[in-house]
Amino acid sequence: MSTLGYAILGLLAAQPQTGYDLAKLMRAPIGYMWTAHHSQIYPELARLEDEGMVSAAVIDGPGPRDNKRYQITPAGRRAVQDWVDSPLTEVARSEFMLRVRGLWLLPPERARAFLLSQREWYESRLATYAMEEATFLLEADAVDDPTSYLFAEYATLRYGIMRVRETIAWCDWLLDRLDRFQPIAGGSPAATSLVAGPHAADSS
Amino acid sequence: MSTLGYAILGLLAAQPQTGYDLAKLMRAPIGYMWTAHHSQIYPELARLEDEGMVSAAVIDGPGPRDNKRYQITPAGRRAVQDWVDSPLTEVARSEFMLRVRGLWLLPPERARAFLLSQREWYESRLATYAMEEATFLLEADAVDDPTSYLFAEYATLRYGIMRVRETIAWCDWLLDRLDRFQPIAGGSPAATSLVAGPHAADSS
DNA sequence: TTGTCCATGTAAAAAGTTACATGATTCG
DNA sequence: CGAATCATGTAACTTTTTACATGGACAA
Repeated sequence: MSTLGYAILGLLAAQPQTGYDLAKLMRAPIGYMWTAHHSQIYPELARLEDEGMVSAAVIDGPGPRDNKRYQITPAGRRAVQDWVDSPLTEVARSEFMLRVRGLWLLPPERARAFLLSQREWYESRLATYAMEEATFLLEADAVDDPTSYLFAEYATLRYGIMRVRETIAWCDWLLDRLDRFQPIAGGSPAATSLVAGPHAADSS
Repeated sequence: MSTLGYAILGLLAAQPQTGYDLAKLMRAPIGYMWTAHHSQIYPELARLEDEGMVSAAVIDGPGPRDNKRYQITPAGRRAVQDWVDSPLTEVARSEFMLRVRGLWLLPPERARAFLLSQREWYESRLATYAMEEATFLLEADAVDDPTSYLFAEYATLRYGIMRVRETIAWCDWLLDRLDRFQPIAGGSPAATSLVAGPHAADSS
């Protein structure tokens, strides 16, 4: 079974969904930690049905084809449960950090501009998260119950918020380091000394 | 050009490498933000050579085939430079958070055990990072120069450290929430009240 | 002499992205 | 009446993973 299969089962464990619904959920909010296009979801649902992990009920709806509501089966539920806490070793993939690793190749102004644009993007993501968090606080009871899916959803949201906040702080740290460095044959020392302050307590 | 292509060019920009060397680097330390198997690297190097991004020099070495040292070309250098600060929108993929989203399906003890095992893994990763950081502090001068590749490498390392630290803190936060919740028909209240303390200031 | 590291490749399969295709409803 | 949303699928392509394959050097 693929990770995507488990991702789908995890969503269906909370409530029945159509393939279309799942595709939407895979954009947001689950999309902040996993994504999939509908072209990947529909075949996967068919496979999950073959394996008895989900069952489909034809419902009436628009369009040329049957509309189906998928439901998790007891076998499917057992499968996700076993997967959730099975051994995990993550493969990290951050194109952002890959870019950062190449920042030394750019003139510092360009490096600075890049970091600022990324920082801005993370700020807007933080705003999105903040709005989502507000909806959780309305259902405080369920959020506290570890057997409610809201508990788990809220936990991932908090992770996202923390992650974004820290990334912004890291951008600031790096921007500061970028500004701090002055080539020995520096241009106008007066311009910097006005705002200088104590250059002291630096790295580590 | 693929992301992997740029990842390779980024490494070659610092110094010439063999395919084997690149494969090693793609495990650690770059492996903490991007990975690739040698079976992906060798064909990619051939493609980069076709496109004039790298040039290969046959060197003598063991084994049945030619050993080649790859070097970045001026065209290759321009290509990475342009890529580094080109617009970026990351696709998030965290299997860990996908698992967390399914934690509500498990009995709390199992959820707890899972979080603890992950926490432990992140602790060991933190130890690895700490050792790597020590090697940077020996070359303090280059680390401060934004045009040195050590500057960029150190920046990504700091990001990794920050990320892991926060993840550990988040695990603690969630473990605490998990422990805090008591089903109404609770078993032995005396056992918990001994260590209780103020249950007050909770979520948000 | 058995195992690990050096060193480079190919093949096959799985996963993910982008593009093509169909057609109803609903809103401006 | 055109555009967006609902709704489901297939095809082609790219990227990533896993497995197969070869053979020298060197250390336990």
